[in-house]
Amino acid sequence: MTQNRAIAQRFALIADLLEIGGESVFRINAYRRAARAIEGLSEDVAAVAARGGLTEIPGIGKALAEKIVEFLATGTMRAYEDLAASFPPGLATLMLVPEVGPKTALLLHEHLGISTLDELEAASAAGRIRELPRMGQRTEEAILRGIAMVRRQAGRRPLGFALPVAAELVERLRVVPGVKQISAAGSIRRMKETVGDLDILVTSRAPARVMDAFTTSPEVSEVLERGSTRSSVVLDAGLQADLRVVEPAAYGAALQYFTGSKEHNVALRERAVRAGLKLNEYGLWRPGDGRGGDDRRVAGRTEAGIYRALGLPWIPPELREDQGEIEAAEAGRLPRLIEVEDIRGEVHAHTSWSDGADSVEEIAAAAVAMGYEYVCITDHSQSLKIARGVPAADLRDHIRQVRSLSDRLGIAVLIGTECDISADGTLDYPDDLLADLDLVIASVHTRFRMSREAMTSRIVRAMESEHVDILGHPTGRLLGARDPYEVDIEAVVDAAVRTGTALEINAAPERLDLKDTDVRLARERGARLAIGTDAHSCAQLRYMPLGVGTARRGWVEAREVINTLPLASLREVLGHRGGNPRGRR
DNA sequence: GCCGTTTTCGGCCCGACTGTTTTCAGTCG
Repeated sequence: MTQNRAIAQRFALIADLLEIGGESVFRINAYRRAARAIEGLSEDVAAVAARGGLTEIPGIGKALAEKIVEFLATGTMRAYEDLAASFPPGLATLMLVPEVGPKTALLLHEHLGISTLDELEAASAAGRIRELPRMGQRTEEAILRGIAMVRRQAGRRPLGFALPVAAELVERLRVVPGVKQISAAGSIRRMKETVGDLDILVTSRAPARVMDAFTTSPEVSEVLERGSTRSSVVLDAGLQADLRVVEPAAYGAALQYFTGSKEHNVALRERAVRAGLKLNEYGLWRPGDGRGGDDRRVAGRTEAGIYRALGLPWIPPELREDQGEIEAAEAGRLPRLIEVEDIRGEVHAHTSWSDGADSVEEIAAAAVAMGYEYVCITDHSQSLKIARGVPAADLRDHIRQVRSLSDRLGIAVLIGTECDISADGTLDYPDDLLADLDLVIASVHTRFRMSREAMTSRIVRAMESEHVDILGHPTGRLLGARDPYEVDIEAVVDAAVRTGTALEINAAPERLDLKDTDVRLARERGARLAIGTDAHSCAQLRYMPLGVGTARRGWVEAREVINTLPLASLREVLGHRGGNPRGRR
């Protein structure tokens, strides 16, 4: 799958360079569309090419298919190399800076020879940008701020960080006089794993008052824009927030529009055009007769009304990526997505027996408060000293303790482990001990820098153990901090299907591992899933919605997740491993 | 560069805001 990314990146870069070169926007968009299509492919592009199926991928025609074949055969792409040679390397990265688009990038390069962020920063600081045509001091200052933001991890923050900030802002604005409806929109509503800025939408008959309240909120550190229907601020938390005010008759249209994704919206507007309609943030319109007759709004008050008027059922925000959801909606084949309420228990929680903060009793009580039917204690295994891994003898004692306590905790408490997978794929406890546990999560916590082949066989070997129920955080990534280890995720998914091992969707905000696209691959292949918070305290049990959101982005239904099962069924699944999970339900 | 219940050629999504401007280009979402 690594070639998929390499090809997608080249197509995206070609698009950037063509744009700087002033090419046709339609040609540029063709490359961007193709880049996304390849990026979102759940299959190895080489395999698709081998069976001659490249042009069946939407957005890939004859010319792009040839470029893909060329790259697969030679490792290079002539069109890309030529283009890259005609511009200095790095010029396209200037476009990462807000305010700098293709025209400005070219302007900077032609007049000042700028092609890197460092050069741009130096020129801005020296006051040389303002001397250029159509540039001024304000733009120069904005560029300097933009460079700082790009350097600050590209400006995107983990969903788990942004969600509470957004919730607080929404609650503050909800009580402002004149606010009728309010909702967060944008990528946060789609539960995307990182969030660039917060989009908040309100309806009001007193927009100016709402704008005043927003731009003077105590958590606002800077006002970037202030218009009558749209304002932008920077929050103390370092996030940008945009507020839009619309009339109630347009609320659904605006919610749809500002929720995105951009790609989903483009596809939807194209669909509207084909139906002789026009879709914008104010509604879905039937154009007038062109002789003074006004456009007539056929939908706009609700999102569902917009979709309905386009001949579609309402599409959940998490699916809106133009990755087949519109086609599925049209065919009546949208998944019945899992909901937070479907989760019947926690399967991954740590206690003070290893590196958790709270006791078994406290975790059990917190699980009761969550409304759960069961909770499984999964502390670290003996060799993970840094996390105070539990020695085998102690774990035997914990098994006895939990089983004697269980009746008095008000909830079924299962005893398991998050067992380290050793470098050779063996497990960190003896088989007889693992056999005694209710549930075994196997995870990689050490030796991340193995070869792809070695890591894959290490993990697959662990999954082949009859004792292993769940593969924990399958790729080991930490958002913005650590890349996933090298592993053949397709081989892992296939092993999960073959062995009946569930793949974890780890809901910890810094992990979200599996990620959404891998989740979708897993469920398409028929792998069983589990959503666990990896809680290290009672409060962290509340991360569950992040995991459910990631599952929803992967098109997952409740029946595909083992901890939506009632306890008796879960025990049955845990007791009988191997074979096709779907065949047994 | 892609694509086809308007089309194998001629289309290809829509609007707000800002800055530097005397009427709009560029950027963004």
